[in-house]
Amino acid sequence: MQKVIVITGPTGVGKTKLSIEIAKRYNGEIINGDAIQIYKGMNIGSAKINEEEMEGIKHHLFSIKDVVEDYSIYNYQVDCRNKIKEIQDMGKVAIIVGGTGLYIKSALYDYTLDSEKNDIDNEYKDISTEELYKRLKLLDKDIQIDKFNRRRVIRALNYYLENNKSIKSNDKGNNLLYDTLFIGLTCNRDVLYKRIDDRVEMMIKNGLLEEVKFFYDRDIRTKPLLSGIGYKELYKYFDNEIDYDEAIRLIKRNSRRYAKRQYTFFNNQFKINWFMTNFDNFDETICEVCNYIDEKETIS
RNA sequence: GGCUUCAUAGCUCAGUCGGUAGAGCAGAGGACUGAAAAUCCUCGUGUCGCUGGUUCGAUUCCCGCUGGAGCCA
Repeated sequence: MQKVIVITGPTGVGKTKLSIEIAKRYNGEIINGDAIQIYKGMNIGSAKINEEEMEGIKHHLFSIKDVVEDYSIYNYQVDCRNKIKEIQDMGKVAIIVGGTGLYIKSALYDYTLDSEKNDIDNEYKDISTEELYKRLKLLDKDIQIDKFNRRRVIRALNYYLENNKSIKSNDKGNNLLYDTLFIGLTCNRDVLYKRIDDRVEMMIKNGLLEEVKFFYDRDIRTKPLLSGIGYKELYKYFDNEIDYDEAIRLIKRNSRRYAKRQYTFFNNQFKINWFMTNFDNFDETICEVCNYIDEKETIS
């Protein structure tokens, strides 16, 4: 059975670099596993790979949507699975690279998602979260859910109203559909944080402000721009809500917090084999990962 | 040199009319099925600058010392 290789890890560890080497060695093609890199024009801020860095390796699901188009986990699940099939049908290895744990999970595990969607923004606009939670509890008595997490409460309530059963009863999502190798790149926390800070400075040098301004000037305020790190903070800066230094500070801080949440998700949702990144000698890290892949290949 | 003032959590500071202390920021841990770079939950022991005195008891009051800031010479 053809393996799927997942390369993941917190933002800023060097997943992209590793993925190219792995793709070269194992006749692979790369599938994006990052929610923001789906969008066209969000390049610098999302640390998206460029043409030159691809070194001729085929990349999929990068820059496939306009920022004004709808895209979410359901679309990703469909797109990613299609790409895996396509790649495997050619006899090549599918390599998913990215840090959006839920996206990757939804594609590889038996998550069941319907094609319909709700406009959570406008529904229940004038109703408090507390009230919504009460309504949910009335229907779905045993549900355990963050009652202050409005987004989740609404989701659970809608699910019950539409399907007449608990959103939790739908949950399987724990069975892998593919023979998958989870490779995680990591490093010490303080080293990672330093790298994140430095990378933000680099993004600024490379024109992040201009990139964000392009969308801002067209008054585009869609989900990826208002939630993507590096974008939402600069929007606030352009709106004169915060000054420049504060915007940069927040980009760095939010990136750090994001990295921390990523660890939580990966560690609790996937069985990841972690590799300490050797930044002084990256070939060594590549070597370790390849040894691991080879080992797994011969066993199966 | 004289006077004033400050010294408490990684940072900025509160506070204790004397019973060994708490906010914000930073940070840490966790949850996770349609915005996931999202959303949400939980977490505060620190020689209260050092030394001595008064006191049953001092981070708090007093003497001195050290360091910073300011004013006067």
